[in-house]
Amino acid sequence: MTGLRERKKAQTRAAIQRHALRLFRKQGYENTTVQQIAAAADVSESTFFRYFPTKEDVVLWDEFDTLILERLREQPPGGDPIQGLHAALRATFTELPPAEQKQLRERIDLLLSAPPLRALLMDELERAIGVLAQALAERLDRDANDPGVRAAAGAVIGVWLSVLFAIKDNPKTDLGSLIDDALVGLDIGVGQLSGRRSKR
Amino acid sequence: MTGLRERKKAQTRAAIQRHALRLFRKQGYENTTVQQIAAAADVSESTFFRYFPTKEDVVLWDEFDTLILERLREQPPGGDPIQGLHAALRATFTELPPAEQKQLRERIDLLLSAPPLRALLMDELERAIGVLAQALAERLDRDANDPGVRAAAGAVIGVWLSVLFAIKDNPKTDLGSLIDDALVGLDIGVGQLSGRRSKR
DNA sequence: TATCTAATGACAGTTCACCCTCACTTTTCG
DNA sequence: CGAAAAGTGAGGGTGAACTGTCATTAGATA
Repeated sequence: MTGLRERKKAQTRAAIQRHALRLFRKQGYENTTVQQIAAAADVSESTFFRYFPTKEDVVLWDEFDTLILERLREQPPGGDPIQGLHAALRATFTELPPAEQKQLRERIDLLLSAPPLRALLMDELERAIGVLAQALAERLDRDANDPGVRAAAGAVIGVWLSVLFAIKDNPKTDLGSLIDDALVGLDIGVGQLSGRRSKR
Repeated sequence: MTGLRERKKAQTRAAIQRHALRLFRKQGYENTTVQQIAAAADVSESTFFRYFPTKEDVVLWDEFDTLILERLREQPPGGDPIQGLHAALRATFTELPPAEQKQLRERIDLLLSAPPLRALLMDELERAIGVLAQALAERLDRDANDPGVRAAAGAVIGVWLSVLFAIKDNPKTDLGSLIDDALVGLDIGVGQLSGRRSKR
């Protein structure tokens, strides 16, 4: 069973993170010092750095990649890739309870707001391309390091990135319709570009 | 005509940038202080900040987006979008003199190497999506802010991003073949995914 | 040449993230 | 219970990016 010690650590960690995010949201990432966070969480500055090696690490989180990937795997192979992606994204986010959707939005806004965090996002993108390439490789029975597979993964992540920017720029609109707009429009656009006739 | 003053300013600016990049390459971005750069360029630290408001700004550069975009515009409309992108990228980079190709590689490595620069790259990606969306919108006669158009632009930029990572991870291979591998493989992959038969 | 203006350097100062050490408290476990 | 181990706070310290001031120098101008 989990000892008292571990429980307390988890509590402290959560408290620091909670207060940090609250302060970031309230006054911005750059305008929030580690001191303030520590004070708000009622720990010393040293303790903050014991839990989070750097200030930006406090933003790190359970990732959605894995969720999205699961949904992607559930898509029937051989279908239209854009529609598959669309269905996967949609399933992932619409099934999210509203509270978590809101949290996700705030996290996205945050990640795009300050340079150190944008750098973090870049890391996540790189990782996501890797993970997605892995999944694609399985489905296509190709190598995960195949540049073409990685390029395909990159394309998907690029679409995702454009959705992120859209989320930032349209604070009102809900996640579902943003995804819909982007993916449906993408399908039409690609169709027009390649000379295919759009399917709807 | 340009006075002596302006010429000197341009000179100083170039000198700072040249030495900065040299030092970054030699000892890494994070291990290079503004002091060192200033000393190498034989100016005072204050002068450095007069020319470049922040340390990362010294990395900013003439962008390649515009070049790539020009090539993209030259592609025949209605063709396969992947092949069009491929041709455009290829044209842009293979026509680059070797010296500039090397410079470009180094710049890419640099941009991916340190957090503040990755943040900068993220900004460039956002801008690039915007510019590309604009170009796509013209070609498709749609709105540049259409989420679908932006998603398509995002996909292209995502492919480009995957090429950037590939460049970082394969320091040996030349730019042309990296681009070829990625784009040809992408075409095949998309074909397989969507159930189309690949074209080659 | 004489004056006006823009660019520079010297330098002191600030702010923060991050580091280190050491004494103290709290939990664990024999 | 008593010793060992883990977690914490206090506080001093560092490095480096940036800021602001002011005197000096170099270039433009009449």
